Amino acid sequence: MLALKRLRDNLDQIKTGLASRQIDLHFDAWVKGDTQQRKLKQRIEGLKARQNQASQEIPKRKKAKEAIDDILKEMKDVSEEISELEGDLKTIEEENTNFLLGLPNLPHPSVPIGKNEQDNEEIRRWGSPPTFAFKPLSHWDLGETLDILDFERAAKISGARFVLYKGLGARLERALINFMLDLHTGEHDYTEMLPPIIANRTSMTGTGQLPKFEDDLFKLKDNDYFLIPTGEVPLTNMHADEILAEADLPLSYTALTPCFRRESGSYGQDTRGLVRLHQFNKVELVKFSTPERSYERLEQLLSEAESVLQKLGLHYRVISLCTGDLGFSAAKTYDIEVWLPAQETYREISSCSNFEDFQARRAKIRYRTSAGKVEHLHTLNGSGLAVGRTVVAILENMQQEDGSILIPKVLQPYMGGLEKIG
RNA sequence: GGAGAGGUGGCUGAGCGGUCGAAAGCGGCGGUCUUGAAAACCGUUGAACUGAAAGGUUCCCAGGGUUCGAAUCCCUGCCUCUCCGCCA
Repeated sequence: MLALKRLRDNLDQIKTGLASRQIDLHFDAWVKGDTQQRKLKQRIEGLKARQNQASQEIPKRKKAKEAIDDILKEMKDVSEEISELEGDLKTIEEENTNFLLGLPNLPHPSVPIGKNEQDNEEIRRWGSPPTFAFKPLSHWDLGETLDILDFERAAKISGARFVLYKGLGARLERALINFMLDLHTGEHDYTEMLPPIIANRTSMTGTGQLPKFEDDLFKLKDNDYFLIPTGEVPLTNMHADEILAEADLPLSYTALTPCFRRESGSYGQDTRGLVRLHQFNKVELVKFSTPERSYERLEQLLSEAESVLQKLGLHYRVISLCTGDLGFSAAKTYDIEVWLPAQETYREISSCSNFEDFQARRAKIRYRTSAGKVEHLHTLNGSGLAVGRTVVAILENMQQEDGSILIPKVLQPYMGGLEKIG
C-alpha cells in the first residue's frame, strides 16, 4: 500500500510512476471520496469533542445536584447524528481503502521503463551453456526414461500439473532442499523456519496476494484459509503488527515450503514437465531491512540466490524486470534465469524483489529507530531457489549421451555419495 | 469435541459505567555519582489520524449492541491457558 500522505501530496508524480506499469487507473473517484471522507471525519470529530465535554460536565452537575435534562437531551441528538454520519463514513472509507489496496507499488527509479518482458534488461551472465555432441533431451523425457518422474500417476492421484517424484528423483529433490538450506543458514546467515503453509486472509492481504489475486490461489472450503502460493506469505507476515528494534535489523529468514498456485491464466503454456505445477517446493529467502539499506540488501539477496546456481555449476543470467513486467507489490525485481538446453532458452528460477514499505504498510511491520521514532521498514524476498526447476536444470544440463545424469559435486554428499543417476 | 478461565502499553500486571491513554513494577532513553562500569538516586518513555500551531479525535483482541457516556455491562467471532476426551 502506498502512503496516503504521499498519494495526496504527489498525486501527479505517482500517477506517472504507476502509468509506467502499463495499467489503467482512475483516480478521480478516489480524490473525491478522499475529500469527502476528511470532511465527514472532521464533523464527526467535532461532535465527539462535544460529547466528551458533556461526559465531564454531567457527573459534575449531578454532584452539584443541578438539573441535567437539557444536556441529556442534547447529547441524545448528538449521539444519533454521530451514528448516522459514521454509517456514511464507513461506506466511504471502505471504498477508499479498497482502491488503495488495489494500487500496485511504485517502481524504483532504477527500474527500466518498458511494456512487457521484451523490455527487461539483462544485467549479467554467469558461466556458459554446456555443449552437447548430441541433441539434448527434455527433462520430462529424461525423467520418464530414468523412472524418476511420473506425471501420469500424479494425474491419477490429483490431476494435471502435478508430479510424482520417484526413487532417485525424490532423493534429488530432497538433496537440493538440504543443500540450499545448509548453504543459506551456514554461509549466508539466514535463520531456518518451518512455517504453516495455510494462511488467513489478513496475511494474504499483508503481502499483496489479496484482494486482487484471489483467483490465483487455492482457497479452503468452509474457512477463510488459503494455501500459500509462496513462502514469502508466512515469513513476511510473521512480524505483522510488530515494532522491531533497529538493532535487530536486518532479519533474514529461510524456509522450505510447498507452494500452491492455480495458474489459471496460463492455459497451453508449459503443459509438459515440472516447470509449471499447481504444487512445487521452494526455498524462500526473506529479509527485513531499514529503508536506508534495503537496496544494498537486495543486491546481497540476489547474490546469495545466485551462489546456489554457481555451486551447482549451472549457467544463468540475471535480468532486471521492466516497469511493465514488474509484480504488483514489488518496487524492483531481479529475475535469475537458468539455461535450459532442451528448449534452448533461459527460464526463471528465482525472483528477488525489494518491496520497500509496500508490504510493511499493509502488514503493519515497523521498527523503532535508534532515535526512538517508529517507522515502516522495508521487506525483501527471493527464491533461493525454486527446487523443482532446479531439478529441471540439473537433468537437462548434466545429461550425458548414454542418458545418465551427472550429479554436481556439491550435491553428492546429499545423495549418499552417488555420482550419477542412470 | 466437552467443561472452565482469560485476552490491557516493549514486557509483567492493576483497573467502582463518567475525572482512564489507563496504577505499579520491569525494560528503554537522558542525567547525577564514578577513572570506567555496576549499584543507587532523579527525570523521561505508546501508536494512528487531523491541524501551520494550539489543539482535536481514535486505539485497552476483533465486530456488533445497551447507554447521554463503555477498558469496565451484553452478544458473536478469533486467539491463549487449565482439566477431560480423541489422535499422528
